[in-house]
Amino acid sequence: MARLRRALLAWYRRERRDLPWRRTDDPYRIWLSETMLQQTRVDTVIPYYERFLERFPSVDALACADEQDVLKEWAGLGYYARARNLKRAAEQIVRDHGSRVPSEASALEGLPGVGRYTSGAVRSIAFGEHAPIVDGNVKRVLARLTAEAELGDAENWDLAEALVPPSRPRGRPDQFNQALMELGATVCTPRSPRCTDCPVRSLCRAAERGTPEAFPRPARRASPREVEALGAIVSRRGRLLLTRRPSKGMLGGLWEVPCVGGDSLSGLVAEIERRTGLRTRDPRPVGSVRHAFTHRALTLRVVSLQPEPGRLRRASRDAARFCSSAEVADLPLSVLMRKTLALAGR
DNA sequence: AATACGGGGAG
DNA sequence: CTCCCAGTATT
Repeated sequence: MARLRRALLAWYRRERRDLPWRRTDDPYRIWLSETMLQQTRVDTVIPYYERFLERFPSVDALACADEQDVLKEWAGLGYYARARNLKRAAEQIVRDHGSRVPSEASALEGLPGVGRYTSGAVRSIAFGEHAPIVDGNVKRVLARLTAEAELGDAENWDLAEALVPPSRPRGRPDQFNQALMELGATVCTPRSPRCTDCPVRSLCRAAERGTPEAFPRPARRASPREVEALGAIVSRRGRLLLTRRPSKGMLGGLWEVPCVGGDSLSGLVAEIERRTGLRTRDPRPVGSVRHAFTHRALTLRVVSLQPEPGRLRRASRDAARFCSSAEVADLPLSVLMRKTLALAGR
């Protein structure tokens, strides 16, 4: 175990990538990076991380922000509950922890969107505490080191706990945890691991057997279900009708052209009237958009509709409005909706 | 224990 | 195309 720590730390000191969140010790920035990195690759995160911090440089700035503005910075990154939780957590930190990101596991895990992984990452990386972390990379590295096809959650966490060094300044749990993940991300990859470059190859049971890729046993997942939806381009004097999705559920809080599941035009027209009070007519086909979600494959058929004269219901302004192109650019939109607007020539 | 929740990059 | 990523919340 001491050999593993030493070899991994030496390798990490040499080979680690220069990433923005490795140039700071600000717990807020570490926390933000860990949240953005949940189920999201490093290269995808970097530009979002930089822009987000420019806009919301501190816990206080985030706590004071408008949720729509936070979602706007998050738009395109996915898993939007992360952004809504981050904003709520910032408010909680201001209220309950004097605007300082807490370092106790119980306080961290009491924040929305912070689970065992993020808690451990913030505690070890930002505060130098002896806290284990288990993410997808760590699971894979541990499965290979032990040549166990299937380690349970408890076993993974126990192993990670046993490996992580004591807290700073005696040990470097921050460097060690990042090294474990870095190894999984750059060397001990899911397919075609580069064992010849691995600093702990001599300690790896899977490499010894010559079949590192067999660990862990690949999980079989259901293929995405095909779903259909119908959306409407409704414009008036160059302004486009957009509606806001409910804050719970998929793409929560983001804006979209009015949509219904299924393929019913009358259903779409009824939905628009229900949401906005607006009657529409004269449907014309615009085209269709394909978009793949993790467990759905969506085909969105798009039609244009002409609005009859009349105002939007005033009460619905937060949930539906006619937007100029400048206003559209200022709203949080999913990638699906960007594709849809591109199709409609917006 | 299973499932929902985005998007994108690698092979 | 398939796989899966610095996971969390909900059921």
